[in-house]
This record gives sequence, C-alpha cells and structure tokens, in this order.
Amino acid sequence: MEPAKDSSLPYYLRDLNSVQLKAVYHYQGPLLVVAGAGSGKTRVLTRRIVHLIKHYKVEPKKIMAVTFTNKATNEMYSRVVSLLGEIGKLVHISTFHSAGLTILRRHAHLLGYPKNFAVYDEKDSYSVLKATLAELNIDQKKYTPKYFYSIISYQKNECITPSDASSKKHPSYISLIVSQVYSRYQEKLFKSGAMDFGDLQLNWWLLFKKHKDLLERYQEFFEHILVDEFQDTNKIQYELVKMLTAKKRNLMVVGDEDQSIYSFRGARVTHILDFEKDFPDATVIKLEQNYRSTKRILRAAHSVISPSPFRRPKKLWTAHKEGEKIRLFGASTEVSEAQFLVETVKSLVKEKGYKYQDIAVFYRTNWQSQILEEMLNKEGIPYTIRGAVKFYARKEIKDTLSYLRILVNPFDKESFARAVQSPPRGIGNKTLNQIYLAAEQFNGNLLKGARYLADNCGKTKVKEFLKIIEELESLIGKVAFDELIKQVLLKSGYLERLKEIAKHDPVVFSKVENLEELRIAAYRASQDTVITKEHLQHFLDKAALTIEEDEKEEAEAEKTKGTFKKKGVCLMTLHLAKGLEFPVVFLTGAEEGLLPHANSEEKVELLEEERRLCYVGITRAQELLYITWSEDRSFRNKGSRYIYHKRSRFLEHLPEEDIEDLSEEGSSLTEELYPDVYNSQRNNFSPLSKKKNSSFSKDLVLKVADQIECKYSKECEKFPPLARDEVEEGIKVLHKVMGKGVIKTVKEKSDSDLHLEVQFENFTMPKLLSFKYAELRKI
DNA sequence: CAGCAGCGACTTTTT
DNA sequence: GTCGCTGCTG
Ligand SMILES: Nc1ncnc2c1ncn2[C@@H]1O[C@H](COP(=O)(O)OP(=O)(O)OP(=O)(O)O)[C@@H](O)[C@H]1O
Repeated sequence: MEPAKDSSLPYYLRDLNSVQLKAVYHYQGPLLVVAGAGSGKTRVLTRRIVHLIKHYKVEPKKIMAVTFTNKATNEMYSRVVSLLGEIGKLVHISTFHSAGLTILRRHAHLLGYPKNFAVYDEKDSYSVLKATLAELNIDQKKYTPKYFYSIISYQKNECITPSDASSKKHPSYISLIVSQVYSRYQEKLFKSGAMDFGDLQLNWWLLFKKHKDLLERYQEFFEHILVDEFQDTNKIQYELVKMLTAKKRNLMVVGDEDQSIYSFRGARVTHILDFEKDFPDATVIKLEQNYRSTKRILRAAHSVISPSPFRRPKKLWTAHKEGEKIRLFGASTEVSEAQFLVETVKSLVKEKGYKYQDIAVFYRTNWQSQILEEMLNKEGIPYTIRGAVKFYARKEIKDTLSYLRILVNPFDKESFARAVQSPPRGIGNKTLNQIYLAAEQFNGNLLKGARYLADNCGKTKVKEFLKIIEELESLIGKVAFDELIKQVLLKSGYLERLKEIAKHDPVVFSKVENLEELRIAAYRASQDTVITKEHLQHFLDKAALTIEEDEKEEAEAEKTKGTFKKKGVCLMTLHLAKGLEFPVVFLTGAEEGLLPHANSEEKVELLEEERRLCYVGITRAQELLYITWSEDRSFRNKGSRYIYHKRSRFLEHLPEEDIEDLSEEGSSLTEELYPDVYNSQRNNFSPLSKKKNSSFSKDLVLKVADQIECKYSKECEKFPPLARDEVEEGIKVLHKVMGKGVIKTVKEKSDSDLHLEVQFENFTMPKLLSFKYAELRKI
C-alpha cells in the first residue's frame, strides 16, 4: 500500500496509508477497526484523536480513550502527548478501572459511599471474604476465599449484582451459597466504605443505571469515545461504553481477535462480532499491512497462529525486508537459558549497536523473571521490570499505607485492623472487636469508636494508638509527603520494630529498602509541596491501581521518540507486552508446561488462548527475535523432582528456512540416562541462591533505616549546593533523601532544567532526577 | 495478647 | 523453600 506522502498534509496525517487515513478521517458514528498485529491500530486511534482536535476542533477533554492495561494506556498516552504536546494531556486517556475510579470519586455519595472510599486490592478482599465465610459458617477448607473472589469478580464483570445473583429461579446449592456470600461480602465492603476492583466497574455501571440524569450529563460531555485493545473488553466494560455513547454514537473500537488474551477475566472476543450487530451502521475498516516486523518474523507469527481451529483467517503482509533468521535456543536448565540471554544481550549491545532499552524479555509467569533478574544483575546489565511482585502489595508497604488509609477513610476496617496490629502493640482481636462494636454508634467510624472505648473503658493501649493517628493527622497540610511517610514509620514504631528484628534476622533488609523506596515515591509525588488529603487520596488511588508513579511524566521526557521506553532491558509478562514493540525480543520459557501453561492444557479454549499469547509475544519484535526454552526448570511446589519439558508445541510449524537453532549440545537423552550427574551439575550452576543474609548485614539495615530518618538532610547542610555549571558526569553528589551518589549521565531537557541520572550507593538501579528539584550538594 | 511451631499454599495471566 | 495464617501456649 502506498503511503500518503503528500507533504501538504499536516504532520499527524503523514505516514499513514490510504486505509489508515480513511479511519483517521472518520468523523462521527460508530467505527470498528479490526486488524492484525503491527498494522497500525494504535497509530490510527491516536492520530484520529489528533485529527478530531486539530481539524474538527473537538475539545480535548471531551475525548475519552480507554483500554484495559496500564501499559497499553501509557502507550496511547505517550503517543498522543508526543503528537499534541500539552494539549494532549487534556484528553482523558486511562484504563477502564481508572476511569471508573475517577467518576466514582466524584459521585460515589449517590450510591451511599463516602467520598474517600477505599479501593481494596485482592488481599484486602480475601480478608473481607474470610470474615464473611466465618460469619456464614462456611467451611473455608472446602470453599476458599479465593474461590469466592474469583466467582464474585466474574459476576461483577458480567454486570451481575448481589440481588441479581440471589434472584435466580432455580439456584443450585452452590450458587445459593455464592449469592449469600456475595451479598454479605458486598455489605461488608459497603460498611467499610470500600470498593474492590470489580466495583470500580460495577458501581460505575450502577451509578449510571440509577441516575439517568448523571448519565445524560456524561453522554453529553464526551463527544468521542475510543477503545483500544477492544478484544480485551469484558461485558461490563462494553456495556459502559455503549451507555456512554448511546446519544452521540461516536464510538471507535480497535482490536484484533488473535490477540485476545484476557478471557480469564471475562473478556470476550465475540464483542468484536457483537459490535457489528449492535451498531449495524458501523464503518468497518480492516488493516492488512504490517509496519512493524520483518518478513521472517511475520511468517513465524503466522505459523503459530494459523493452526488455531476457531480462527477467521486474516491477511497480514509487510513490505519490510526478510530480516534475520529467528534464533532458537533450547537450554538444559533455566540457568543456562538465562546465561544465553545475558550473553546475547551483551553482544547485541557491544557489537550490533543496540541499546539496552531496545531489548525486551518476555515470559509467561511473573516468577520466571527472578532468575533472569539475578543474572542481569550479576552482569551489571540495566533493566526495568514491572509488576513482578507488585510493590504496593508487599506487606511492609501495605502496613505503612494502612495508616494513611485510615486518615483518609476512618471506616476502612481492613486498614484499621492492619494499622492497629503493625507493629503489635497490645491490642488484639478482642479489643478490635470491641472497637468495631463501639464504632456502630458512630456510623461505623472506627476512629470514633476507638476514641469512645479509650475514653470510657480506660483502654490505654487504644489511647496510645489514637495519639499516633492524631499526630499524623495533624501533619496533613503541614509537611511534605515523604516527611509524612517517615513520621508514620517513626511514630507507629514500625521502623523500630524492624530494627529490632534485624538484630537476629537480617532478612528484613529488603523490607527496609522497600520502605525507603516508598518514601522516595512519596517524595517524587509531591516534591516539596505540602501534602493535602486530596494528594494523599490521589497517591493511594494510584497505588491501588498499580499505576507506577511518574510513568506518565517520564513518557513525556522522551516525547521526541514518540514511543516511550524506559532505561534498560525491559522485562515483562507476555500479557503486559501487548500493544508494545521492540527492535529485539526474547521470548523465554517457550516450553510445554509454561507456554502453554500446564493449567491450560486441558481445555481447548484455554490452550488456544495460550497460542495467542505466544503470537502476541512474537509479533512484538521488529527486527530480531530469539525464542528460548529450558528443558528443566525447578518448580518449587513440585518438590525437587525435575520434570523435563519439551519445546513448546506452538513452535512446531515455524518455517524451517526462517530459523536458526542454537540449542545446547546434550539433550534429554543425557538427562534421562544420568540424572544424578545432571542434577549435581545443576547445583554447581546456581551461585545465585538468595543467601543475601551474609552480605546484607544488620549494619546495612540500620544504614537504610537511618536514611529513612533523614540523616542525609543534616549532612547536606555541610556541603555547598551544586551549581548548574558544575554538573558533570562522574562527579560525586549528595541528595537529601537518597544519600551519596555519582552522576552517571546528564541529559539536557530544556533551558530551565537538566535531567540527571544518578547512581546512589544504596540502590542498585540508577535514579532519574530533575536538577531543578533535586537540590544536590557537591561532595 | 504475643510468640512460636506447624501447616498449607504458592507459580497463570490483570485491574 | 518460603510466606503467611492458624491455633496453641505462656
Ligand atoms: N503507515 C505507516 N507508515 C509507517 N509506519 C507505520 C505505519 N502504520 C503503522 N506504522 C508503524 O507500525 C508499528 C505498529 O503500529 P501500532 O503499534 O499502531 O500497531 P497495532 O496495530 O496497534 O499493533 P498491535 O495490535 O500489535 O499492538 C508502529 O511502529 C507504527 O509506527
């Protein structure tokens, strides 16, 4: 297809082929774009936003663009901002959940929730469910909280409310129990002034159902709604989109059936088919030219996806060159797989001129990243990882944030209980229950309940706890956010407690380090401005949705490139990779049991989803593609038995002429014959055991703990401020929060500011700082 | 009420 | 192999 090269076209319409242009020009009415990977779907969607604003003079804030994952949202955001600059930031670009949260923050009172309702994560929800099951005398061994959580989430995704669930005509025994649990659970959440993830959609939907006037206002407000990755949309999300566009019918959806990988959370590919039924007048546009990958990569991708039995065949071609062969590497152990990765990355950077951030590493499950990380660390290769063990889900972080959460929402039982008991302070379940009871007199306000108990029943321990809370509360509006976090850690005795534990168990080092990381996140979120309740709420919201702090800001920093890439090799799960692209891709763990995952082998639908996952991974690659697997990997729960895994069945049909097999010599045969030798060799191979204990001594714990207490800010006073013309790579600096470090790179951003990358002593990864705000000292 | 031993779950993917 | 929860003990 000839690109429209006419240079009289505005900048944002260049580099689009005629079919793409047709989609971008589309003004009003429903529009469906279906197309294969890399055909420019996201490009068309983002360019169309620009066109709507520039040409049709639609106000940016009246455009909403949504999708499911944070990553894909960031991708859209950075593309729009790079095309539009500041104006682009006014467009409402977010995930469905984040959009729901924003709207519910404004109107939740209409549903009876407090304005500062809490957002419960999975763990909080489990805990509520556990209490629910206990109340209903349900055997938790037989039906776990997890089980109910998944069913309730599913129901919420399907627009099923508790009352819908209980009004079933001929309920089975189990669905009867489920509906009981669902109702009681929902009641409990409500009393705690809390919503779970599903509620961010369900309550949004209910809000619009119950308050037509409000819905109309939003229908009126949003001129255009665009949905990226439409195949990942579940029922309630589709319903929401239909509701919102019912009046103006300016809805554009963009998707690819072959990339549907979220059916486990209720996403339905059939929505693409439904769309044509729901909007019979929809314009349908198909894109067939791939602009991302080489011919070889595309053929490989095709060989993976085409055997799928349910698939509607789709054309996809590219004008790009053949490119290099796809390299396969079958390793004998996960360690040698990781070694291959590390070595190859090194040589790509050294000899082929690739940058670390050009390289992505994908895997099926989060835990697979561990070994890869260790290897990369060992070799000093910079990398970024997202979502592994979610930062805000860690115990120490949740413990700390629980104090802030009850400041914002004193009804939040989960956070209240957590704060009260971390660290343990002589208040146990008995007192806790008394507080709950007392709180009923105050509409469920737990702080008031506690106050009542403290004043009238002489509970000194409770009094002491309340004193902490009140002191913290008084800091709001007075100090910066990082200071507030520090005070939480000090006043609550949490840090003291960790130091105590450190004396006999240095493992807490990583916890202290994480807390320091949290304080830095707080510092970055507020810089030196005074923290307000609104700020605090906002920060907690972002934490709840696992939106990485300043991800959007950084996206901006790299405007020129269009797409934003973080520093270093990018590690992520296959699910998170969707919508992104990289010059070099490593698809790791491409073996039976992992891809397809063992849990998905049984059912065809699940198996096919795994296939699509593999397809998604392959189609992220622009130039080079490496596929690796390991015949042997230790699965912790399966004991120390090693199970031999064959190369993934999805690789079976890779075209012979497009691949180059670099697999290790020695194979399954050797393993089967000499398992002992094999195993001992394997042990020699793991120098990476997590025995941090010896090197991360208790001194280090104390050091970081000191840091939290801001020892550096005093030290800072001893050194002269660093002037702008003194900034130079390699010089030593002191930062009041992060301590001593060396400037690694200097990036000019504008006249007013510099961007510095500083390697601090106490952190493995370098930190990005703004010169203007960092107030560095010269040492 | 806190500490500790013993037990089971954990590793599928996201918000 | 580790984490976190449960239930027992002091
Ligand atoms: N007409 C074009 N000319 C040049 N490059 C293009 C054109 N259309 C798309 N591209 C490029 O192709 C790549 C893929 O585009 P994009 O990410 O929008 O595709 P996509 O359909 O959203 O892919 P996926 O579904 O795999 O996420 C991008 O690098 C984009 O810049």
